[in-house]
Amino acid sequence: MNHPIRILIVEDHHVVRQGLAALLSVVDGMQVVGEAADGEAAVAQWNSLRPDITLIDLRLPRRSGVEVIQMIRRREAYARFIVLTTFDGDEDIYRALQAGARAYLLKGMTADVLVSTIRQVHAGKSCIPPVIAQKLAERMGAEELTHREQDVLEQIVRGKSNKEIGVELDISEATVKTHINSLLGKLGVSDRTQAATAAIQRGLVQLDSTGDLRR
Amino acid sequence: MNHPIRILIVEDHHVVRQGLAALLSVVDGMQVVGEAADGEAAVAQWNSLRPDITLIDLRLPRRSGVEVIQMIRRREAYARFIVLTTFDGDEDIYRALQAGARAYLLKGMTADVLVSTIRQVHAGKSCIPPVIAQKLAERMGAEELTHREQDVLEQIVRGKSNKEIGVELDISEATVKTHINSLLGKLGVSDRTQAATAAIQRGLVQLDSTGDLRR
DNA sequence: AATTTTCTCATCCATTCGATGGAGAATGGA
DNA sequence: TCCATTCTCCATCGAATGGATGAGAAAATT
Repeated sequence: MNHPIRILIVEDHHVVRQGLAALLSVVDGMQVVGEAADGEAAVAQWNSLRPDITLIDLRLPRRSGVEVIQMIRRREAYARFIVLTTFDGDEDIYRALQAGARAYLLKGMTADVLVSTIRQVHAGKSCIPPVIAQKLAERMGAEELTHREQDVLEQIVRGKSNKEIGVELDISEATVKTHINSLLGKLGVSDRTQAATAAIQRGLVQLDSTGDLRR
Repeated sequence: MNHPIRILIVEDHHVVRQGLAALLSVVDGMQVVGEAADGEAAVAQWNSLRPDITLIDLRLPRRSGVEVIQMIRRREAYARFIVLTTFDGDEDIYRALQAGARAYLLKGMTADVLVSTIRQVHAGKSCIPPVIAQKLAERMGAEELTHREQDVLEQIVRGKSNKEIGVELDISEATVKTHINSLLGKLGVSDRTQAATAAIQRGLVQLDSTGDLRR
């Protein structure tokens, strides 16, 4: 055997971090060389460690997983990332893959799936589970929301009326309606309530436990 | 030291299970005596192992964590459960506490919090983090939804109109409106869209990645 | 310079929604 | 047993609200 595969783990949940480390520690040819609990630390760690593979969660404090992947890969295109997430309806996974992540894994996976995925990615391959590939294909046909439509959508999720949205964004109620009309079309739904749930489901907006929105 | 605290881990994510086991394996006076990956297995395991403490996730296949706690505690009231969850906006945690769970932990906690919580619960105490205690207090004032209101709420989240809901539940549109009116009051919101997001946020309904609903 | 995309607005129509009052059945306590 | 509470159900009303359409500036892309 040659050099072991050097792995960096980026994950904010202690327990999950421990779990990954524990799983990988018993595998021949793999070595966990570092861990990071937030986005900032992840970039710093990567720069000093130069791991072969980075296992990275997308929901991170201080700097999202997507940002981390983008930042690093812009400079070092050979960097290999494997995305780890709990949710499979998350818009961010598409952004992550677009940013150059090579594989995507749900946290519910088995140890051997994890190991074989790491091996494959290290060998230069990509590894997208069929469920995700499916959704990715579906998403291709979908048009992207414009910035303004996104703004309006967030207000809808907040439960605001058109009038209130107008005040909030400082545009006329009529304009709000126009944006809604087009975003309904793009999302493939027929009213604001469906738009709200669809937005949450697809991860277009994320609700915080406090009731605030993110992104 | 006396006997070690015998612990059962109930969690469907392999990685998290490994993590918990790894964290606890290095702690003196604690011993992981078993693991289960779904609700059914959990009950079976508990019956044969009779652990002192059960660490349990609420989102489980085959049988929810709440159900497991209820089933076991109905017969053996001394059983001690510590709930483990990722989300803090989940309605189920209240049900779990009501079913007799003694403590609640986020998966992002540190190892020492986990250990000290286990010790406290084993000593007969309860251990509810302030964040949760706060929400629990808020929730106290809130009235529970009736069965029918819950039905209607789910349809709302699905994006159905009042007319459609009427057809679906086989009641008149007028009745649907009545239920909506009272559930809006109970949820403390003023329209259906707010009701939908509030429902998702508080875990009153759960959206599957497929777009289907659970519960 | 020309074309496409995005943001903005006005107007029209009516559907859809939420509010209110109230009746019969069921549940449960006194 | 009777009263009280709760739940489910329905009719009607009023109008606010939302969604569809057409169309003109501004910005960006070619």
